[in-house]
Amino acid sequence: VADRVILHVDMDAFFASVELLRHPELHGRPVVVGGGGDRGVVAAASYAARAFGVHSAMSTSRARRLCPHLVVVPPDHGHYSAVSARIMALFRDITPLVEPLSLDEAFLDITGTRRLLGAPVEVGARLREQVSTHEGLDCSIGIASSKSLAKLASKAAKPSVGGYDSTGSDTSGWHHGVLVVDPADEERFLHDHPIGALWGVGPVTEQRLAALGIVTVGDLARVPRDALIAHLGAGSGAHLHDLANGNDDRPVVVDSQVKSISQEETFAHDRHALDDLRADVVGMADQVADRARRRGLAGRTVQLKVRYRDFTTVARSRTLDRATDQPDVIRSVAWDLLSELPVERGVRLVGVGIANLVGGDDALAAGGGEQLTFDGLVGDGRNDPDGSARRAAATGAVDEVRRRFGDDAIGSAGARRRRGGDDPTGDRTTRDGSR
DNA sequence: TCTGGGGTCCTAGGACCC
DNA sequence: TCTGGGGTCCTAGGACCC
Repeated sequence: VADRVILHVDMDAFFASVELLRHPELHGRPVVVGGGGDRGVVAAASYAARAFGVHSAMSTSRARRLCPHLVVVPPDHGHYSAVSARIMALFRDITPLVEPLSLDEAFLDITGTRRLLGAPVEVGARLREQVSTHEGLDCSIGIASSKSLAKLASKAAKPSVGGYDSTGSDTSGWHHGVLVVDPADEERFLHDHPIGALWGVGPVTEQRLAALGIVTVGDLARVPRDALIAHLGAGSGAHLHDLANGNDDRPVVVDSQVKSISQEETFAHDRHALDDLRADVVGMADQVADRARRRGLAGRTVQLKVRYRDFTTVARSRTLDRATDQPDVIRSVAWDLLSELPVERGVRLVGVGIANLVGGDDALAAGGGEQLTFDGLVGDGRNDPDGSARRAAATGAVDEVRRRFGDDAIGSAGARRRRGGDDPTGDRTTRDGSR
């Protein structure tokens, strides 16, 4: 773990930049991607829009007030996914150790690449060049000895509204859009940041710590571990103490499994009756089922989320005997859960999801370790830019397991997996915990 | 600051089992 | 009959991220 070299890439204004590529006529104009209605928010803002003070997570209506000529483009997730897949493939040309964090961010472990690719700053510069040449997009890169430091560094390498920041002046390896934090400078680089800059410190924790007089990461590093645990709980207290002291061993994880699939919608106008929600719940359940099946996944827990007019949010869930990817099952469980909630209070948002997923790699395991093979390479960003071949492969594998072992194979495999192989029948009642 | 949509992770309490 | 501690699973809520 010693002396790792971790690179964090973060695309600049990703959604907005992708839209500008598709709509060259918008170049130079203030553009945001996001919901256009009364209740929409900004998902990404172009740099021209940021000059007006517009930023992501801001309501579109406020953004319009700040910038009257704002162009609001509705999001096209499918397109961004396809572009993202191609970019991730470029990253994998550098190293197979790539961990995507979202469509526009990834960690790369480039520890072993020095001999082949040169100094880290060269790797970063080349990566920027590749992304620019192949996709016409800019990104910012931070390189350091851990994930959290690399992430701080990529943020410091970001262009500001007026041009590139010069935050690199007190660190070595500053290169246009690439910031390498020299191990000798890491402590000062880290301790100078406000605590809110740490990955995992949001407004609540920031306030809580500010009340104790803790403002910078340096302040945080000086707080005794036990005191921090007493204030923030065992998990986050210890974690933040480690981060503030530059201890971050978290590895770059290449194949992380999806944990849940959900779909939610904020209504343009609040709903007050169950009947007015039926069509939406059915539609969301069907979409969740569809997305699960495309990926060869099924879920044992059905989740329902409701946000009321006053913004209070409740979640209800029910775990079934067996994993399902059936739209009618998800539908009826979600409806059941919703029926027990007081919708007459005024419902602003409803969400439906599944969790406790089985399938995908588990489906292959359920088939006694047998795997299906495919001609050619499936899942490479070049020959499979939108991931459809990979999905087809996953779905095909699950279908094949079903065909060979019956419809129950997927669900009971999940039950076996969770309980360590002691109950191949998988029959159990879970509604109220009785057996 | 009148607050989207998709996620992940953590905590805490209760049921249940051994 | 009373007491108990550890482990796992489930549910609900909340912080946080992009």
